[in-house]
Amino acid sequence: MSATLKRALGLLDLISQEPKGLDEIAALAEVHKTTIMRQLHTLEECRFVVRNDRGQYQLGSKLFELSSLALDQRNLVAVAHPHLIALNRLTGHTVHLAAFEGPEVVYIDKLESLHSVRMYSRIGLTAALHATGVAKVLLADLSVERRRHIAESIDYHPYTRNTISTAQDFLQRLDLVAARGYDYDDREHEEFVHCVAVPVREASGQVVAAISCSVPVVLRNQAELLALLPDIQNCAEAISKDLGWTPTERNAQ
Amino acid sequence: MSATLKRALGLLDLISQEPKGLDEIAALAEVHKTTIMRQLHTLEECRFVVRNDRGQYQLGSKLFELSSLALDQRNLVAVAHPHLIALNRLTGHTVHLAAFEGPEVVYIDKLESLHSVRMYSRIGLTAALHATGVAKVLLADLSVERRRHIAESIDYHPYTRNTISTAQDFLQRLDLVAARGYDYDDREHEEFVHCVAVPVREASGQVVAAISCSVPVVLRNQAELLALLPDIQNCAEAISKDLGWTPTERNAQ
DNA sequence: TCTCCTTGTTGCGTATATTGCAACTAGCGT
DNA sequence: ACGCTAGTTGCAATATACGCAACAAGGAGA
Repeated sequence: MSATLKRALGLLDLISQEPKGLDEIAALAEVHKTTIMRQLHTLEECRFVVRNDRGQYQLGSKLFELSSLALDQRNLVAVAHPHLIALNRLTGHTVHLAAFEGPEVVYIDKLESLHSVRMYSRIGLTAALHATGVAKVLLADLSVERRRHIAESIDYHPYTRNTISTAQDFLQRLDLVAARGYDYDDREHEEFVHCVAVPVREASGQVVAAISCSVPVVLRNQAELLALLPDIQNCAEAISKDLGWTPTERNAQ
Repeated sequence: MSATLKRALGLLDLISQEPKGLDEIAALAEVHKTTIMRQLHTLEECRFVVRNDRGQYQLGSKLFELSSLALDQRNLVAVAHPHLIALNRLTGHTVHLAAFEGPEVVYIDKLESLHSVRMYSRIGLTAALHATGVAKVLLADLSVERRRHIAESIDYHPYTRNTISTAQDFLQRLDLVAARGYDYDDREHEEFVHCVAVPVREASGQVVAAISCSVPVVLRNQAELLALLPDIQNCAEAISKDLGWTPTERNAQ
């Protein structure tokens, strides 16, 4: 494979947190600065990076352009977005939309809480499979064999005290999610945030995405959060309907 | 420079309009599909592209991630966004934020019209220098020499019957914009849309961005659009203040 | 003003990594 | 079963990216 390309793309990650100068980037990448310079020049030419007023390299506007186009390519986002806005206004809380992206689960849309509390998550980031409601909802729709296979390959990083830590617990949870049609994530990813996630289906009935509503525990207790479940499910059903799903078709597996 | 990298990045443009298969991409890029395949695999590994359910390659979720981070890196967007929301709600019309990105002018934020009418523009796209209000506002702040130099290098593509078509007219317009502090763009870019653009200044008083409000002529005539000017200027001043500009400092040029 | 030090840029030989070919596999529809 | 499309691998040739070392351009400080 293309090692050069891979390293060049990695440069974008290096400057993604904060703008950096040539030498600093070269040091981090552990390659000669000449090489880095030439790649950065190419990236700059293609507008993937720009030099700011201090001469540092930072992410460029081409990324906005491509990101915007990428969103258009998954009509899922376009279809879901207005419904997510409605849910966000209705509940006032952080709303996520996530879907499979190859073997990973990725946030593809997010609406911030109307309260000042903000969560650390962003569109494009991958969601931890064992520690997020959306991932569990998506995985719960897979066959038993694939669930097991995935469960055994997960690194059960303990984000909080409540994070699921074994494949056995994980599979048990997926069964529960599949049975009741939603996941209640009780501070498994962030110490002070719990969340409810439900599936979104396409025409065939297959789960293609998940939406979740995340709330700091100080704002709502478990009962109060679960009281939002009907609203969240209505939202997911509205999206599913827009994707061609008809509610009468029951989930056949 | 890195020709390989450049070509690989070009692949993203090829699939940016719609997902494509390997052969199609190879044909467009005019290189052997083996090469394309290996580069696409690397891009896929880095999540810059994904294969959709039909096996076609399309833009990947890494772009969302980087785009989101890129926005964070320009605090201009973060600072301006809430004000733009307010202006968007106040007027109901499409609002753009644009800034220099090297030699080009790029849209870095956009709020859609609350009416069903939508404009063809997107975050990340470059704005035509001679045919958009934001570009003229930004250019009007440059020195006379640089304006002239730029004016002579422009390809005066005639988007509409009203598009400025000569360097002379263009420079004259920039003088007008500089003198009155805003640009009125009368269907110069799209046949049925006119717009008003005003500058945003940073602490030093230099123009660092421009905001514009675009309206279909059927919704508002010239007088009605210009009636929005105070609101738009208030918005721009609010952003400028947040950037550290103090209105008393007059624009020294 | 001079010097030092940081930061970015260029020329060039070498060696590696990318390229293109050709042959092969896999899946699909007729 | 057959051909057709779409993607994958091995390999040799050579184009290309790499690192070095030396050079330019500011800025800081004395």
